[in-house]
Amino acid sequence: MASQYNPQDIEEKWQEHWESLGVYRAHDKSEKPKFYSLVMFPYPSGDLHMGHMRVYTISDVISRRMRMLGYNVLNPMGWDAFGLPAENAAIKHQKHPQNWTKENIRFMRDEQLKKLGTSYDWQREVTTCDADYYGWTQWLFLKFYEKGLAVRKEAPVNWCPDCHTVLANEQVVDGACWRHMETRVEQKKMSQWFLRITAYADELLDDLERLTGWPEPVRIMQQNWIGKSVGAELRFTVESKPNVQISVFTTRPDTVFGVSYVVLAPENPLVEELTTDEQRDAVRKYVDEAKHKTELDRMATEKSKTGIPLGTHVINPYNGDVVPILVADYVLMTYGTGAVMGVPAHDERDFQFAKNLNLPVKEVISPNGEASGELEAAYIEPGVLINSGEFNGLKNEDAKEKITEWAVDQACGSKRVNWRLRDWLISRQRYWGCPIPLVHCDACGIVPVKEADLPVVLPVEGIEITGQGGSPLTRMDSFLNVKCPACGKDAKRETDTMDTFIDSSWYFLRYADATNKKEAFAKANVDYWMPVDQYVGGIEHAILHLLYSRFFTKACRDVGLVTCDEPFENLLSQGMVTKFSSISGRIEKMSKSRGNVVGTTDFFKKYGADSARLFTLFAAPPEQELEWSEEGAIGQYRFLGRVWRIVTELIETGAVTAFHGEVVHDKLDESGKNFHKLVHKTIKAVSNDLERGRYIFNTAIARCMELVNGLYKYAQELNARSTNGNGKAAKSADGAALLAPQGHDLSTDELELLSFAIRNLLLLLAPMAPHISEELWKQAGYIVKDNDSIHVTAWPTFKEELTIDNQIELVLQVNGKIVNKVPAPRGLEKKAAEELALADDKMKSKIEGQAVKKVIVVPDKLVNVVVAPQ
RNA sequence: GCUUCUGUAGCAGAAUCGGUACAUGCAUCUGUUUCAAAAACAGAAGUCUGAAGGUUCGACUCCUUCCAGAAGCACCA
Repeated sequence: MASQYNPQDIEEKWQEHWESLGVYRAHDKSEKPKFYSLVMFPYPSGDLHMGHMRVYTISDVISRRMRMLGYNVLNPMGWDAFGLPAENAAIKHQKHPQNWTKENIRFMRDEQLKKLGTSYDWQREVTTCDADYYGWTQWLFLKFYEKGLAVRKEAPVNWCPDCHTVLANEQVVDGACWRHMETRVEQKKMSQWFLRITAYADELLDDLERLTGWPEPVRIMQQNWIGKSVGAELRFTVESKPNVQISVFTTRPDTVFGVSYVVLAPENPLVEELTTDEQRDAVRKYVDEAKHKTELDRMATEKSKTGIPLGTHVINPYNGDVVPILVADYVLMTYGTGAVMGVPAHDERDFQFAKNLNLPVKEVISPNGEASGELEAAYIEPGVLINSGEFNGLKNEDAKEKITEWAVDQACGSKRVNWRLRDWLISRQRYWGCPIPLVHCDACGIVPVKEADLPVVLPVEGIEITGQGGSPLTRMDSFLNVKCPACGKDAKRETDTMDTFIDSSWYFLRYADATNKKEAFAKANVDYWMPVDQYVGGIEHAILHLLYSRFFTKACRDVGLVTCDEPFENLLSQGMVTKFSSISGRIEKMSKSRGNVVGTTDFFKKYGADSARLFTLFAAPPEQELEWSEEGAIGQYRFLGRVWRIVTELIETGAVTAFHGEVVHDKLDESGKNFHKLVHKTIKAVSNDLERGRYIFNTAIARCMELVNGLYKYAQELNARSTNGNGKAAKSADGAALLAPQGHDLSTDELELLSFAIRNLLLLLAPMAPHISEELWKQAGYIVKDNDSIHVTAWPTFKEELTIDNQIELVLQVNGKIVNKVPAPRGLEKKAAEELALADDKMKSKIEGQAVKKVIVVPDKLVNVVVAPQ
């Protein structure tokens, strides 16, 4: 009797074998076409759960299949190893961040990712907290610095009191820290390092259109994030101080005749200057209150917009109107010019504000060219200009252009494009990050560290991490004190480290040449592998990581390091894994804090990695959410058990052997022919489902299940026949009933068919369930040389003619309603199909006494007879 | 508030172009096997596609409105 399916007996054995053979190594030179398969590398937090495994499984299946299709596949893995959790863990467990990180990496690599059966080229493993990686991060920073892309600016920054550090705008979510949703971000003014991502704003926006292999929502999110708005900057002269002007940015210059006030942001320096003595106290009080409001509070006031007049006025250069200046906190200092013109008639916010403060509303755009009298709400639709002097009668879209031109002529304004995207603030007052390779010298100012002196090593010994009082680097003299690279005098190192998003903005380039000691990467290698052909990762990185990586790639291109414009050709955003949480009583994302995690170790021991992989792929399409279910996962274990049983029994009875030839279709009997066709149909369907960019794993697996069901049926049919039709199944040596027929009872053609079916079934399953398919591949006798493996065997092909049925079921409809289904030969001509339909008895009775108005024939599908009563 | 996505058997999910509504798994039921149960094997049942309109010979599929759920954005001038 064949053995039971026991994944523990086979999985680790094969994992070690593949590693020793180097099956998954990528080659920097090859005759084969290249395929760069990338999955977002993890932060080594310590323990992956089944929810995390989904993304690695998806990416692994893609890699394995492309390898079988004959591609030279690069499928690397590494660790996004700098970051705050390591410091927090250090404080909590009295462990150095480095040790904590390294231990986590070891566990996640050896006990989790490897045991999942992944096919990574571990020789290219990259760890961002290793000096041989971050030294090159520093080198890239210096290249950007030389190009003027890294700059130091005094800027109001977002400060998280919990992290004790500055955050990028991208890391502020609803006015709170992205790591501490309960912690409000404070505004501070500090001198900080920025990367000038805005220099690439146009290109980052325009190239989104070329990224057709990306999910539409991700492209839209990036587009919104970049936020290009085209308009004009207009200057209003202050009535009482003719040498002072207020600049406003507007996307609606066409409404300038409707301006009834101008508003400054509370932080705008002009506020103090333009406030009259009578208004001073009230204005100061208001500004003071606004400063203490967080952005959250400011948003909460959305419904009741507040503001205070400064007491001074500006002159509208277009019509000479004298309108008041106000300060209001709905205007942001950080966008545009920190001042706006108020046009209540044609802007919803301005309308609310004007109603609140009893300011006049002046209509200048009208749908039909006539004034509408009192407006109930702001009119923001297109229309024709009224009350606008020489511009009256123009369509407002045309007026935008004309009015801006007028401003240019009169030297009171210009065309302007504004971006929502800001420069990327990268300074972090943290220890566990990549040191910024610069030196502050009293004589020379800021001096870059010499290339030869890189890396600036992050000290590991003698560091005390308390989480208090900023980075420990600021208290470490041996790190701090350095000679100026320019003049040689005493100087101080920069103690800020870089945002960890920098580490992950170029790791995909390093993979192309991961062990290079002389360069960040050889250009030839990067040009060979880039761009990434298929990137897989979570939707949570739709903006930050992907935008930064795109920026880095373009900047590297301009430094001359790479050739490609875009790093990721195709992107798959997998959905999250959810499970019922007894804490919240709801189905939620799998996470430790929600208490709904399923660990990998226990599951792998009980059911094996192949079952975990299969369930993950099967339960939902990759982009959709997936609810983890123990029963469902066991179902996959059961399926693999069925595969194991039938294949091992067929081998045992001698019905299946290694077979490399083709089956002679015409020599098979009816059920043999049908089964042979099923094999070809399955190859076609699975190939189609796993096609580049389609990746519909759930249906691919369903097809394999169908094939296995068909195999059971066919095997038992043969078995019943071989026992002379007495209905009693053959018994194996230990007396258990066998499903499989005895090999000596079968014809050569039937033996070949069974062998052919098994060969293809295993090949189709190989990318998804790599261990069991390799084991059975071996048992069937396909592994002859030690370095044979199903995973380097060519993906199967099919014969198109064997995927087509000659007999089809023709559907007969009357007025679109089904009346009968009749068998018909494939390829029947329209005329013949029509005749067949009209001759059918059920059809006849349905259309009796009615006039046939039209007959619609869909070849090989249906005939629809349209009738009407006479 | 705005934008996008999703809604198909008890559950998850199939259904390339508009052309037979449901492949596959879970759960359920029946039978075989068993002293019995489990497992295994064999078989069965189930819906009219969130709602209402429209286009069409024909709509899960396209259009409109509404309902429900999820995600993103949210004073960006």
